[in-house]
Amino acid sequence: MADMPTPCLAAEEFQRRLLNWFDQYGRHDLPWQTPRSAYRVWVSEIMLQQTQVATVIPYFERFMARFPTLEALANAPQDDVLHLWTGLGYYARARNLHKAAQVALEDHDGELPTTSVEALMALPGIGRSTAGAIIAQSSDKQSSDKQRSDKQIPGQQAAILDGNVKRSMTRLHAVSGWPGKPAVERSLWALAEYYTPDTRLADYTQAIMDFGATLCKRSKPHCLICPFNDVCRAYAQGEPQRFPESKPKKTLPTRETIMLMLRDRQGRVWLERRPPSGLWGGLWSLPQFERHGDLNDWLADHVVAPERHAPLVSFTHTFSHFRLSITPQPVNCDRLNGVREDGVWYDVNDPPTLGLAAPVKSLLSQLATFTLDPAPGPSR
DNA sequence: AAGTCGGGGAA
DNA sequence: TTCCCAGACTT
Repeated sequence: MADMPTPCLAAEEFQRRLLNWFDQYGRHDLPWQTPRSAYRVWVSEIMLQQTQVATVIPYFERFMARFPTLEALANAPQDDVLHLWTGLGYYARARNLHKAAQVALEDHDGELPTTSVEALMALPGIGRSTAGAIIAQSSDKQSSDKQRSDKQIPGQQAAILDGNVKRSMTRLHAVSGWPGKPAVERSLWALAEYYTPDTRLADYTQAIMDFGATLCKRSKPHCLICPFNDVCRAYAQGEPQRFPESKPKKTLPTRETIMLMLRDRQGRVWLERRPPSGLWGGLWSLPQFERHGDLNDWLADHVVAPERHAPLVSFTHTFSHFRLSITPQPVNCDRLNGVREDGVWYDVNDPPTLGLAAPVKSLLSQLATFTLDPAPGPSR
């Protein structure tokens, strides 16, 4: 802990103030809190990585209805898992979650190894913070429960460092530098570890997240009613929202792609599976081409009697690190030339269970509106 | 240490 | 528009 900033309060006093605030103002009715189980906490934590609570809730409910247990998840086809992840993004989370469930079923008797942070981190998709969150939330029950769970390991301490904790800690201690930088992150971890208690661990963990999410917000923090405003160094400096420093910005490059909307006489659309890792890994997508020449070659090779229509209007899909300009190209045909195992005819009116990239899903749903036209492909 | 990996909510 | 969200993983 050599690089830990001077704490703004003694750990015990910090915990006392935070838990007192939590008992009165914390969130106690999130879907993964009742009923609480290691499996439900785990799934929620994975979904919540880089994703807002309000976005996650409907996905979480659907996921739990389809996969109520770790075993149900482990035994499901990957297409089913990605289907329920469609639109949530960061699909490696779903692939890793699925894989980790299978590992837990094989190696840990069908349960999450919540005995240690290290055991959890050995599973794909679980890093240090997510491991800490799972340990914390399955280590003891609600504060109101007087009797403790048998599985609780007394005195176990597991810290988290999510966006909420990073924001709170940088403000309370006026930590400069972007938290994504390893040196800054190290000092934030040190603070997080310092304040984390070994009693009421679940409540403390939920409390520090609720504090960041509802009081010490990114913009317009409620400093006047904050239980720490007497010791907060950012507040003392007068501009708490100046912390944390923002990520250095760089201009996003733009890539172009043509998406082939190949339809047969029944109005079905040809989809192909993406490679198992990388962008949109494991999802199904329209065939993509960088240039019209490549598209023409593909049609000549694989399609019997293609009828090209005018391209649809292009649109831009933005990723974290680049923009993708998409030009949809409708083509009608009788059938494919030969049998292909790497694709499927997607019936919009009877959609199969599989994962779709968001812009592909959007295009397919638009298609449904004029699927009965004898000569589809309105030009613009 | 920097890049990859989504999509959407909010200002 | 821009920022960033209960981050992890690869290079």
